Amino acid sequence: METKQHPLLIQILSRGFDPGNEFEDFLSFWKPAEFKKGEHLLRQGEVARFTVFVLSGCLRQYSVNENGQEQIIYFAEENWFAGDLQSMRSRVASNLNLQALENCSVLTINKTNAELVLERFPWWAQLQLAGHQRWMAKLQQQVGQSMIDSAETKYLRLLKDRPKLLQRVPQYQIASFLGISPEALSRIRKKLYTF
Amino acid sequence: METKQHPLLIQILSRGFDPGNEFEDFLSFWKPAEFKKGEHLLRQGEVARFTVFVLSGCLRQYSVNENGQEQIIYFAEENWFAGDLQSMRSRVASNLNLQALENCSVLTINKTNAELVLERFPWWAQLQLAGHQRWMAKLQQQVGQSMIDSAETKYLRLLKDRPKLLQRVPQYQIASFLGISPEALSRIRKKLYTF
DNA sequence: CCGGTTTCTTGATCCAGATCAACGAACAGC
DNA sequence: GCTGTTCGTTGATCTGGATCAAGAAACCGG
Repeated sequence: METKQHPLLIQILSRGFDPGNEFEDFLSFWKPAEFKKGEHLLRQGEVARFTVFVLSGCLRQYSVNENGQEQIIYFAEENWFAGDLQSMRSRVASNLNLQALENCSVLTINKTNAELVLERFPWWAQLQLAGHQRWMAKLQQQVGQSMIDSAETKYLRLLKDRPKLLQRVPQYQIASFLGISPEALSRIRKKLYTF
Repeated sequence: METKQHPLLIQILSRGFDPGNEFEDFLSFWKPAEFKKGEHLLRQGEVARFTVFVLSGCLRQYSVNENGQEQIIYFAEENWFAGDLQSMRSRVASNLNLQALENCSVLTINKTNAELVLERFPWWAQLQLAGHQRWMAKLQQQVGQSMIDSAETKYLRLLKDRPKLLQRVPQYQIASFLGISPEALSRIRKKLYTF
């Protein structure tokens, strides 16, 4: 892959940070990996051994509560990061599952290298910090919205925010992500598309 | 206040980081401030000018959606940090409100100083990073639980996690935090305490 | 191209919790 | 200590969405 247009570099630049000529060096800390549809990158109870940057494919992150109900927390598509940083960093058991929904090609980075790049590349530490802040803000918003908004509102918001996601992920998984039943989602769509 | 037992120092140590003899220097970047019950530290639409560490009192962070409904997102009691880092850092309008629920005594830090201490005190940068990771994990869990769990389950969890909070905050605010109506909360408590 | 599995739709029923309304209880300010 | 206001309880009613059940469609692998 031509370094100049590597997806990870594009992502870094688009967030307003510039690795200058260090990108190739930086990239050497990441290891490519492939996962087949259905494979797990991480299971609840394990310690996360790496986090990933998605080159192609789609992952779902979900957890299973005491009653055995699955709850999808988010979908990572191309150019998203995914994993359990907390678990990887502190070597504690994760309570997340990370599964490939399609055949996936990713870059992985382990604990050692993650710590090295943080020290070695200040622009990366900055990007990480900014990314966390953005993500925390988004999560907080989501907490509020998930409690207040109706199922329909949540669906419409998702449709607006991530229209492509709805094309590639089965409907019952979208329902789980929205925190509603598949039947409810089916009815919402029927209602929306018949008027 | 005797530096050795400053609440902020205690908090830092309890998270496994050691400022050594730098704490006094570090502390000089924070400015004490007082807020009266009901006062706002930050309003939706403003750019956050500082973030805070709570010495005494209790704050609520909430947002108001398009329909004018208030949603409490969290309560910051003693030894909690609060504020909108994203807004402060990027100088963008916040969509959070931060209000004193009691007379509060806090330490504030502004953008400039926040950036300085990050550069100057590596242990602080580490603590910040770890804190963010922990907080993101907690928020993700909360997103999942808020969608799946019944009102009663959520109340019991809060009762277990933050028993003292329920003593000091009016019930209708707890209800808002849990995403249920005050009436519903009243009924849940009645049911729990009559059996 | 066929039989099996997985996903989506539709209908019927049920219930947690919202909403509306009205009344006690606690509390703050004078 | 009285009085207005904010807060909590209780009752009655309504509804969004869950759950259960059973077809219909789509999507395989051989």
